[in-house]
Amino acid sequence: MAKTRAEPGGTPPRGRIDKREAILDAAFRVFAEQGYDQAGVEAIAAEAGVAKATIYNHFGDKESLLRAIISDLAEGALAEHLAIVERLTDDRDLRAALEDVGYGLLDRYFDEKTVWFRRLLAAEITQFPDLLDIVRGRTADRIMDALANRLARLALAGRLRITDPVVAADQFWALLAGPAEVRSMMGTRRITETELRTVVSQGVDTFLRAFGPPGETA
Amino acid sequence: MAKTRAEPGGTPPRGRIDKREAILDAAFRVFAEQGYDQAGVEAIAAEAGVAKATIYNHFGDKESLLRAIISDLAEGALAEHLAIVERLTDDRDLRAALEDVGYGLLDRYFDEKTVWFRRLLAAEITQFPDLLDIVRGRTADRIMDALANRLARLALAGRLRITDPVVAADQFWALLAGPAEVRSMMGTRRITETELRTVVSQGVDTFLRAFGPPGETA
DNA sequence: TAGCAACTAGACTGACGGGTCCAACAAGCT
DNA sequence: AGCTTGTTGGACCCGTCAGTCTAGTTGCTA
Repeated sequence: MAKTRAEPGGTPPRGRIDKREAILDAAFRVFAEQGYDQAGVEAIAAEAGVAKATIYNHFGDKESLLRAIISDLAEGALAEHLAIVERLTDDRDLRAALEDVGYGLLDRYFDEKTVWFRRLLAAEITQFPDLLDIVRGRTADRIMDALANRLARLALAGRLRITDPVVAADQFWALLAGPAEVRSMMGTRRITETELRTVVSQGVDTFLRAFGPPGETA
Repeated sequence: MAKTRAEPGGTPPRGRIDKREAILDAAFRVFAEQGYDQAGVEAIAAEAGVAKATIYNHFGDKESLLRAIISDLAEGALAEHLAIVERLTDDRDLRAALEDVGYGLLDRYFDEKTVWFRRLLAAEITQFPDLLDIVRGRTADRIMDALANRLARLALAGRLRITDPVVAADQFWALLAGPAEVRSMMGTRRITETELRTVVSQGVDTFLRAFGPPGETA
């Protein structure tokens, strides 16, 4: 928690700390590629270049380590996704803005680390139901909420014909993530940038056909 | 493999067979609720009312048992989903037909067994990548393909304004499954029938706004 | 009646892995 | 110098579990 103090001069007093970060990093990598149950704590220690006891010093047990990772990653992912949604302003070309935000979101969502994160979470949610609480309010909910806000603004400005912005946000996201998900073969296949652009373009097309201004129904 | 022969008369010679079915059933239940790694073979045997050795007689090892289950369920799910898609004919009211098929698909897709199946698959796909091969061509692909065929027929009949039926099928499904998925909290929450109906109704609305006949753009 | 094939209960082995403990070490603080 | 805190390597304990084996049982077939 306490970063062992601020920085005094050039190098922070991290003569030996940062073990915690190293462990979190390594543990995520090992969990992701082997699964929580299969991954041995010794393997994680090796990957992190750390003694096994150090892991237990920091996290108590394997389960808490998992929780720490999930919590950590959820935080980071949320921030990134929110920043992208912010780009949906009404001073831009509508289609371009939607495609920009759509592509940004999808790109993060199908980035390798995020995919591993989702898989890990899905896999262990049965065994550790409280992981949902850790994540809840920090991911999809919040992002969809922010997106709904933006869409509502656009509707008010007369640029979209939306009745319920929450539904529109859900559907906008579904039109992008759904087809992309199919192409990713349950996250086992890496999606190319070209595919992503196609999906986004087609999704925004459909979204605008349904909710776009009267003139733009192509 | 050999069903101990065909049926001679009324009851097949299943005086004591059906162990295999019982094992598959029980194993799925145990795997689903505990996860593959956590689930012990002894627990499965108990649940199935069978001796541990019998399991090894039938399936050789735990891994093969998992594969058999996945294969088995994929087969069943495919048949059910396909039957539902068949109901999308052009001699019915368009919106009603779309809602009927949409609801049917969603209902199966979020039925408890199917949810467990997806979770189990997602969880173990890393450890056993060949599970994908077992399932591939038996699920989403085939169903989306059948759906695309139906949509193409409707387009030809002048009832939908679709250019690419494959894209339309993907997006139709995405408009339903996406919002439903959000509401299911990663499959941990059971979706009510009312919610499902709402999602379907809203999804079909949007789909028709984008692809419906000119007059019907509500 | 005998024979066969699947089934059963339970003991057993061998490996693996979470978690603990300990003696030694490295660094910062006073 | 000493104290403290975090770290290290490795031995160690112990529970769990996949998979094997055996001796005996059931029920069907001939």
